[in-house]
Amino acid sequence: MRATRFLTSLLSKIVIDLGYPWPDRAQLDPPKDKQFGDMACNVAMLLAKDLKKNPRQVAEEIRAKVDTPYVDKVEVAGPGFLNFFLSKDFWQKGVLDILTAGDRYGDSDLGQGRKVMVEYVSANPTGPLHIGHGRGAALGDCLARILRRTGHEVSTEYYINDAGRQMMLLGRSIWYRAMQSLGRDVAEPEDYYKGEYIKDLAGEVLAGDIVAGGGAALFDGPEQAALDICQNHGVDKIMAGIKKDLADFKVEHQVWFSEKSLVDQGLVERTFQSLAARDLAYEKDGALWFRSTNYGDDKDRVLRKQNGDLTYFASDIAYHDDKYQRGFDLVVDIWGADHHGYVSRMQGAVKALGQDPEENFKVILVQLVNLLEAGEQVAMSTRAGKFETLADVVAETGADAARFIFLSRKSDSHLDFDLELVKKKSMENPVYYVQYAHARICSVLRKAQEAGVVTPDGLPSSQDVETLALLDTQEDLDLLGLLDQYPDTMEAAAKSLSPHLLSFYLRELAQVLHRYYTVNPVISAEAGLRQARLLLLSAVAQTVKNGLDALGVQAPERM
RNA sequence: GCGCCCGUAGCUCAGCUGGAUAGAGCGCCGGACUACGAAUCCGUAGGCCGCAGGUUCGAAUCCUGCCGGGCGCACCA
Repeated sequence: MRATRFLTSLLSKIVIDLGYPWPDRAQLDPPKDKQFGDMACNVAMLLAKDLKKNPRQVAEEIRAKVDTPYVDKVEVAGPGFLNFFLSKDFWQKGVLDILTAGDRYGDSDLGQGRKVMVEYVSANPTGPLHIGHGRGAALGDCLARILRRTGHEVSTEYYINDAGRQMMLLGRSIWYRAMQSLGRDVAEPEDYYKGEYIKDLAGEVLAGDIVAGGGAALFDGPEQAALDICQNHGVDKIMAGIKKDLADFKVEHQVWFSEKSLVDQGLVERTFQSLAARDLAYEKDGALWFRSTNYGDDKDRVLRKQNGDLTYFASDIAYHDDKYQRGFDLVVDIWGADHHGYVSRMQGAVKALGQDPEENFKVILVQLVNLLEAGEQVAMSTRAGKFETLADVVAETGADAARFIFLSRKSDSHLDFDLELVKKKSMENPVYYVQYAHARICSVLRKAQEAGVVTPDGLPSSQDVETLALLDTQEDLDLLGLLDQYPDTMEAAAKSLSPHLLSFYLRELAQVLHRYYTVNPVISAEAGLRQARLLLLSAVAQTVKNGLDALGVQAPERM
């Protein structure tokens, strides 16, 4: 970060002084091959294209102007890259920056207070969360953490679909099971939830003292009353379960937004009127339609059905209207990939609400999770498997391991979740690899303390800082360079809404640390060097801790 | 049929606002503990980046067309 920022400001000044513009696409990257220096820049090639000049010649012009003690050498290489070799003390200073920033190392003001809402999970309260919801949960929670750390004002929300047909079906399903267990002869409902938990809910309604208004007698009275009580009990109980499952998974939602409340407050009607006023909604065949063909959809979509019921789409538009009314600059929705057909429709709706779907709206589709056990596929929907639910998976693997796996793939690729592997506490499991790096450093610091060595705690003294100059081996510089990239990674993750970048970064940092550890003795080193290495290790531990925290994963001090 | 996503090492996947010789983990094989934690480290092998064109100084990355896999195409949510 310091390297990126330092060189960007240095170069942009030079380029502008030369009378050239600084292209947006200009990049400063650490090259994969060390022979190309610490940082490489492509600006000369970009300028050459527009200027119709030789890229190497442009690079040479820029190179001649670089004059700073932090740059040992600049080379023009290949088709016109500028390769920078930074001085050792530039990197060494990074340790001080990290220890000074502490828990806030890597944070930035990238978002400049932009208000962002992340809506995620939002599963219908018709049954317990399954493993697929877990992936969306981990992703949304992590995204919120990343965005907060990068200067966004974030609110997280769960949209509860507690109105409409699915809820009636839930009530009907419970009612049916209750009637069955009373030995009443009733026809099987057309479409109903068949899970075992429905029978449990029915049992609770029948056991009169558990549910207000419940009891066997309820089913002798008017059917509608019984259905209502079944439905209400089902929703309450299932939502309570969902909240508990998410809490156990360390996933937080700040707001639980009820669809029913939206309808009750007349917000859906208000949105209808607003759309109709602009001829974006119209009546036809006894239904109310949204003119989604205006926005590239194949056909217009129904908002209010012939029978007067609202469609899911209708309340969803109103919900998004409400989100923007509440002042969010960016609305992020995390959906299961099976809803992808819905994206363009919703983008159209967002546009109809007067927003820019490119700027203010972002849908992240998370692909389905393949649940495996020791390489064997576990059929989730059919079999009433032991690990079908999120709660079971978390109980079995722990929240940290499950979260790390979910966050270690980009969201639009399929994810194999192998229970055996996630349970394993070995190097096959990347979570422990990263956590171990942290625990190991903590252990060294403890050992040093026991040996009477003054360990870094808070800000290093100026004398400590001078010892940093002793960090000059290749392993030292590898570690220093990687630490410097952490804030860049955080920003990249925020910009592209891609938490997996952090997982990969942490894996690599842990790897470089472990390697460092085996070849560089710390406690037994000579006093000055020992101090310098303790400072370096503290900086690594701090960075690992911050990164894991952004993922919502613990950084244990021993394991 | 139309639309979206995905095809990169044996397996699981990074890299995709175009950048230099394509990366990692696991697995395989071979090494390292009387050394701050071996939940670790070091090394070897392993690739027409699905195929074919195009765009240009440069393509795994962008465009087009195919092939293969997944998922959608309701007055369900």
